[in-house]
Formats: sequence, structure tokens, C-alpha cells
Amino acid sequence: MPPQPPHPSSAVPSPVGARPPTILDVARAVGVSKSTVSNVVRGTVGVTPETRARVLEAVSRLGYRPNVVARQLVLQRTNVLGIVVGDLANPFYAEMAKLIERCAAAEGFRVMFCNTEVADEIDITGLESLVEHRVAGVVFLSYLAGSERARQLVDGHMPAVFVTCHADWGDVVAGDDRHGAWLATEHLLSLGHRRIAYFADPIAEDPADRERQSSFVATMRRAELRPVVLRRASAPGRVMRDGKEATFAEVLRGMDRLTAIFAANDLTAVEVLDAADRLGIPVPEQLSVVGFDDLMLARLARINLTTIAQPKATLARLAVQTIAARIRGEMTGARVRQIVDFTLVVRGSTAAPAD
Amino acid sequence: MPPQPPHPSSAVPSPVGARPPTILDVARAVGVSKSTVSNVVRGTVGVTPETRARVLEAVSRLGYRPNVVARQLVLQRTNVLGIVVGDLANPFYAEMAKLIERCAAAEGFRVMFCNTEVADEIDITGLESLVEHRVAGVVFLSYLAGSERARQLVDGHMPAVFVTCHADWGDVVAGDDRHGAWLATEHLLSLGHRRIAYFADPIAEDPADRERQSSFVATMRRAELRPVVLRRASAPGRVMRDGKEATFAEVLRGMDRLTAIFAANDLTAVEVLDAADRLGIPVPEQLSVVGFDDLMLARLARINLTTIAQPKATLARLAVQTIAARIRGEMTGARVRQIVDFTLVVRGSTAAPAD
DNA sequence: TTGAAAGCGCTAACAT
DNA sequence: ATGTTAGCGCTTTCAA
Repeated sequence: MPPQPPHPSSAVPSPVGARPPTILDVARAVGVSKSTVSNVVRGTVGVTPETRARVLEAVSRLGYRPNVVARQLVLQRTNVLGIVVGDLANPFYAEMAKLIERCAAAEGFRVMFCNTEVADEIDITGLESLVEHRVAGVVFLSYLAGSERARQLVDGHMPAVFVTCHADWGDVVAGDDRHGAWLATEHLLSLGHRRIAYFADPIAEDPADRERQSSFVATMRRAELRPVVLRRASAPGRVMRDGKEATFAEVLRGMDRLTAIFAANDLTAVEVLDAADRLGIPVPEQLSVVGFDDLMLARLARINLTTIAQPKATLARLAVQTIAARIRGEMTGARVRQIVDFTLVVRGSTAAPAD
Repeated sequence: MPPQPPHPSSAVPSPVGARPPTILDVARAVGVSKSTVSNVVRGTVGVTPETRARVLEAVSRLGYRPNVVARQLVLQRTNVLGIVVGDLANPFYAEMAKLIERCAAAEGFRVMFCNTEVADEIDITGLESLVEHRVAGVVFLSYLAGSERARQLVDGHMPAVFVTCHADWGDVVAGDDRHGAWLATEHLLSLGHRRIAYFADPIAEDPADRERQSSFVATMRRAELRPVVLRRASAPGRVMRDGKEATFAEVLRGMDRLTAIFAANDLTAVEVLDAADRLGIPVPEQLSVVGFDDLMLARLARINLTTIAQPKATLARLAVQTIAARIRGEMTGARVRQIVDFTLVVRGSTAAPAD
């Protein structure tokens, strides 16, 4: 669409006026040296109240704002954190991104986002750009192990923290996925379910997903039950079971006669709810569903999903505190794994099986 | 929670090694001058293929990456866009943020987010920080008119574009809220509804909300019907009607005997669905609901919300193209308003009224 | 085709 | 208490 005619009341917008005043402009206006202005601006001691007042007056009169770029160059460090996130449109990452931005601001850091899926070995231009901007550290909200190029770029150059994901070359802040999956599976078992399937995340089968899956399998085996693992097939409404494609209906009603499904995350769980609705299978009467993440969406009356809640605010806080401590050099030595607890949130999508 | 003991296999992480190589390191390694390296790195003409090859070899051997901070200082401009967003946890903003980040990357810009609610005259430290970082331009995803301080900070210093929000001092890329509201209201009218209410956004009653509301009122008046306007009260399940507080049930079943509600946005619409569900009022049989935005969540089978779709990808693209053109000086002169079309998406939350 | 040198705006050590 | 000065890493004339 071509630009519309100008708005009636429009003025010429910001001719992106003369360059913003520098510290030298202020110094000249007051009749002092750059250093004095610098000292006032940075709030260091040793400036006469009277000089300080004159400087501050000029600062506000000229609208002076320190040029962070110049400061960063001379200080050899930035106050910018790089945030690598796989998909901001995924509410889980969006919530985490917001929390991290808030915590970072509280610690005096700005954030630069990069929506590149680091899974992609090919396109890590986003990360490269972050590194070229000399971000003080990188927070990975998603990271697929074995991204050697990503590691080369960051490791040894700046601190990295992995939040709800894992790598062996940086600090990790994550939940205990094995425990979470155990909570979910145990909840279903204690309700009396025996024929339970795990529905893997069709998008990113990352280490977290694999942990959840293997913990589900182990828990089922311990109960002497046969674990079934499903994943979405190419076509909607179709799933893969043991490498063989089938319809959702076949799996649910067929030989497995499933009474419960534990989904890798809430988004996947909602897909399961949708499929069940379409097939006329009532939840939770005929099918119990458990999700993972406790997205806002799981709380909606119409969804009302039993799920495993991640303490997002805690994860974000720990991640930012950790990387801030590394950046400030307050924390040195071996990398650290901080594991937070998941909790089971029982809502309306689970009940005792009918048979 | 205190840091856990180090991971068994942990090595000391990135001692944040020696400073990254500079252009001078490369120059010395090859035995040429800084300028030559600079010319090679930036791909300018006039370098012997042979020298170029030797420089590139050293670049990759030393792992040299240009320092964008230094480049920005000398060039007197950055390739960073500031994005001001009210609430990243709101899926609409999250989706827009993602799209804008993607478009910006395609145009060669990085983005720096700032989750400050610009409504807040008090806390615009986020915007201040963006300005101090000398971002090349600011994209406002939410802006409440009258934020004089925000205007002071940005106007006249760098280009600004307002996406799905409005201000009279920058370019605007938005949908036609009046038309969208007309589409929604007309849809309900054509289904036969006569007693329809508008449910205002309880959070941010911004200009877009007011446009939708006044268009709803005008459309109703044109049909010689009485427009009802509701907004959420302090307590859940309670609403304000004409300044008087009432329960949702009273409003729906009481004197207004509403058969349809047009909500300011999808999130508000979902609140209405929740309330109706709790009251045992079937949707759409007893109550039709229309939302606005077409969030991913509106598509879920369990929500299945009739709504007005914003062309988010188009909005993001136009916004980034516009600000990029301003930054590059390709676009000068009066500010521009680009208005995109909304479309009605009919789903299962609307039907003809029962009576 | 390549090199030397100035300078972007700021901080910090040192001098006054 | 304030001023002087030397860079931070890079781009960009201008010379060679």
C-alpha cells in the first residue's frame, strides 16, 4: 500500500534536528571542562555544589543526554543483554521475555532481542549481530545443543545463561523437567489411569522435551504400565505412534484405548483438546489431559487445563541475577546449575477414568 | 534459592577471555594498515584480490568481528530501533513485536525493547535509555496521547512511527478502527440483534478503543437502536454501566436483555465468554460475542471467537519500511498516515438471537 | 592500491 | 576542586 496523503493537521515531522548536544557543548556553556561535566553527570564526588548546580542547569536547558555509545566504547563494556528467543509468538517465551526485560531494567541493563531460532545452524546472523554489538552477556531462552557456531561466537567472550534450556558451556537456570513430568504422570496414575500417552512437542524436541518424555516413560515402567509416545504427523489430526502414522481417533479408541494424555506443553495440550472436541470425546470424562507451562491460556474457563506450572518470575530473576553477577565479576569460577521446582496445578481437564 | 553445587562435568565458564581482536590486531597480523582491513571488511572497492585474501584469512583465523559500538560512534548513527511496547505478555503485542523484529532484521536493523507502559508519565526511564543509546528511531506499539515527556525526548531528535496507536508528531501505521467497529456492529445487526453492548477494554482505554466505541455508538444510532456501553468494574464478574456498578448477570438479563456483546479486543471478549460460561448462558445461542484482533487464541476450537482481524504482518512491514525510509533520508516531508483494512472473521461465537 | 592521521563523545589517570 | 590529556575501535579524508 502506498503512503496515504498527509494528515490534514500534519506538520513536517522531526527534521531529525541538529545533532544532540555533547558533553563539550555543556562544558562550554557553563565555562568548565568536560571532566567536570562528566563528574556531575556520573554523580561522582568532589564537585562544588555551586558548580554542580550550574552544570545541571545547562544540562537541562540544552537537553543534554549522555551518549551511551561513546561511554560504551571507552568503558569497553555495554549495559546491553542479548536475549535469544526461538519464538516470541509463543506465549511462554513472550512471558519470559517480558519478565527478563523487567528484571534486566531493574539491574540497569537494556535488552536486545533476537528472534532467531538457534536451532538453525545456518541462520545465526542474529547472534552474530548481538556479538558485534558487544552485548555484555547473552540469555538463551531456547538453545538446541550442538549449535557449535553459536558456542564459538559466545563462549569465552561473554557470559551466557541458559533459561529453561540447557548447554554445557554456561550457567543454567531451569526447572526440573524430570520431576515435573513425574508430577504429571503421577497425578494421572493416582486418578486411576493406566493407559496414558505422552504427546511430544511437534515443533522443538529439545532436551527439556526429551527429559519430560523419558521421565514419563520411567514413571510408567515403575508402575508396570506400558508407556505410549505420540507425536504429531504431517497432516492435522494425524499422529505418529512408534514410527507409524495413524489418525488421532485410531490411537485414542484403537488398541491403546487411551484414557489420558500428558502433553509436552500447554500449546500441544490445547491441540489435543481441539482434536478431542472434534471427535466428540468429552474431556475429562473420556479423556484426561495434562499440559506443561501454565500459560495464561490454561487458566481460561473454556480451556481449564490441568498443567505443570513453571515459576516464570523466579526463573527470570535468577537468570538475570546470575548473568549480572558474572558480568560484574562478582561471580567467578565453575558454571552453575540452578534448578527450580515445578508445581502441579489441577484444573478441569483431568478426572478419574470412566472405565 | 542459593546457587546449587556446580554441575559434575562443569568447567570454568568463559573466563570472559582476552579482549576480542581489534582491527589493529588484524592489520598487524597481515602487515597492512587499519584502513586496508577496514576496506576489506566493509567490502569497498580498490583492494587487490591478493591483499583481500590475506586479510580475510587473518580475520577468520583471529576470529575478528567488527566492533559495532566503535563504528556507531564514528558514523554518528546506530542500526538499532527502539521498540516501546506496553505489555509483551499480551499476545497481540508479542506477535507484533516478533513481526517487527523480523522485518527490522531484514532491513538491517536490530531492535531494543522497552516494556515501559508509556501511559505512565512517571516512569519513562526506558524511553530515556533508548534515547541515550541513540537508537536510530522509535517504534511505538502503544502510546497514550499527551505523554509530553515522551514527545520531548523523541520528537525532533529521531523518527518515530506509531503502530496501532496514534500521535500527532510522527508517522502512523494503523487500522481503521471506525471501520472495524462498524464491521463488527453491522455483523451483529445483520444477524438480527437489536440489544447490543460494547465492552470497553478495562486496561488501556486508548484512542483506538475510543474510536471503536464511538463508531459502535454511531452505527447503533444510525440503526435507531440504543447503544449500551459497559466496562469492567473493580471486582471480577461486575461491570460498570453508565457509571453504575452492576453484576454481569444483571446487565445481561436485566433491563438491557442483551443478546450480543462487541468487546474492545479478544482478551476482553474471552473475559465475556468466561463470565457467560459461569452464568450458564450459552454462546452463541443466548449471547453472541465479537472480539477484535484475531489472536491465535481466538482460533482455538474451544474459544472459536468471531472477531475483527488486524493484518499484523502488513502493519509491521509498513511500520518498519516507513521508519527505515525516514532514517535513511529516503522519505522526508510531512508525516504520513497509513491505514490498513480490518476484516471480519466469522466463527462460532455469533449467531442469530434466540428471540 | 595502500598508509597516515584526525576525530566521533566519552572516561579516567594525572596534573594543576 | 577543576583542567589536561590520552585513548576506546572504527571510518574517512587526504597523501604517498
